[in-house]
Amino acid sequence: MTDPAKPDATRSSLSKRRLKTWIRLLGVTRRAENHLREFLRVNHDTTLPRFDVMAALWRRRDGMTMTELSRALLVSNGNATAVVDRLEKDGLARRTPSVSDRRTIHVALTDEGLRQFEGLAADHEREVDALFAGLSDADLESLSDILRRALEKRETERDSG
Amino acid sequence: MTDPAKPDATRSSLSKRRLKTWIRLLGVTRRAENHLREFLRVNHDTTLPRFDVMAALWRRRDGMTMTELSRALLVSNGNATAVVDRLEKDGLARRTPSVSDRRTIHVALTDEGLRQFEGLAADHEREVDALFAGLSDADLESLSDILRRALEKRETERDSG
DNA sequence: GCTTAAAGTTTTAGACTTGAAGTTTTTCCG
DNA sequence: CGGAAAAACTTCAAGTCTAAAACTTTAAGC
Repeated sequence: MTDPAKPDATRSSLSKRRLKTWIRLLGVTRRAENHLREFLRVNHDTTLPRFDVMAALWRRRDGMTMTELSRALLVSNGNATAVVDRLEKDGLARRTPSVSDRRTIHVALTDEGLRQFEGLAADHEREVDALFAGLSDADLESLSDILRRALEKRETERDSG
Repeated sequence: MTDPAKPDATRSSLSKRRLKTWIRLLGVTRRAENHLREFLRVNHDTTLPRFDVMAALWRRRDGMTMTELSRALLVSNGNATAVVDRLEKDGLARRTPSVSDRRTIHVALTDEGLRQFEGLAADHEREVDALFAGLSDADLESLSDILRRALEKRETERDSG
C-alpha cells in the first residue's frame, strides 16, 4: 500500500489535483452551458435540450431511432421521448415507423426543422467561437488531445469491465 | 471582412475547431457527471445536486446565505431553495435567520450533515481519481491552465460588458 | 402453438431546473 | 421622515431529466 519512493504528500496531492481539475472542468462547462442556454432562450426562443436533439437529428439527416438518439445525447430514453414529443408538436421533427423492424421508430427533422436548425447552428457556432476566443489554436489542440485521452481511458475500462 | 492573409478555409477551421473542442468538452463532462451520479445513487443513495450543495456548505462551515449558495453553484435561487428544502427535511442542513438582516437566511450543515458529507467526499475523491487516472500530472497542469484561461476571458468580458 | 427472452418505446414518480412573480426587508435619496 | 428602488428569499408554472416499471413487438426454443 505505501510506497517509500512517494511520500504521502505527493500521492495525496495528485489525487487532490485531479479533483481540483475536475471541479474546474465542471465550472467552465456549466458557465458555458448557462451562457448558451441564455443565448438560445433570448435570441431563438428555444432550449439547450431541444438544440441538442435537433443537432443530433441534423447530423443524421436520414433519421435515427429513439435509442440511437438517447445514446448519442447521453440522456435517458424517456427523456428523449419527451423532447421529441415537443419538437413533433411544433412541427420540427417527425416520427416514422420502421418498415424492417416494427418495434423501432425513426425520427427525423421536418423541412421546417432543418431550416430552423441551420439558422440556429450558425449563430450557435459564432457564440461558441466568442465564448472560447481566449483559447489559441495550440490551446485547442492540447485541450482536445487531453480530453480525447480522458475519454479513451474510460471506454477502455467499460470494454474490459 | 475578408483577409487575404488568411484564406477562408483557415478562418472557418478555427471556428469549427472551437466548436468541436467545446462538443468534446461537453461530452467528457457529461460522461463524468453521469458516472458520478450513478456512483452517488448506488453507493450513497444521494444525488449530484445534493452532493454539490453539501460540498459548498462544507467548504463554508460557518454558514452561507441562499444567494451565496446559488451563485457558488451556478444555479438559480429557486433551485437552491428546493434542494436545501430537501436536505433540511432529511436533517442534513439547517436554516437560521440572520440577526443583522431579516431578509437573509444562513444555511449550514447539521452535525449529521457534516458527518455524512465527510464520508461521501472521501469516496467521491477516490472515484474522480479513478475516472481521470488516464491523465498524467503534466496533463492536469496543462488542462488546468487552459481552463483557467477560458474562465478568465469570460470574467473579463462580464466586467467590461 | 406456447413460453421465454430480447429489443425498443412509453409511462410513472420524483427530483431538478429555470425564469418570473410575489413577499418581506433594507437601502437610498429627496 | 417617507417613498422608490433594490435585495434576499420563496413560490409557482413549465420544462427537463432520471430510473424503474410497464408495455409492445419480434425472435428463439421447445
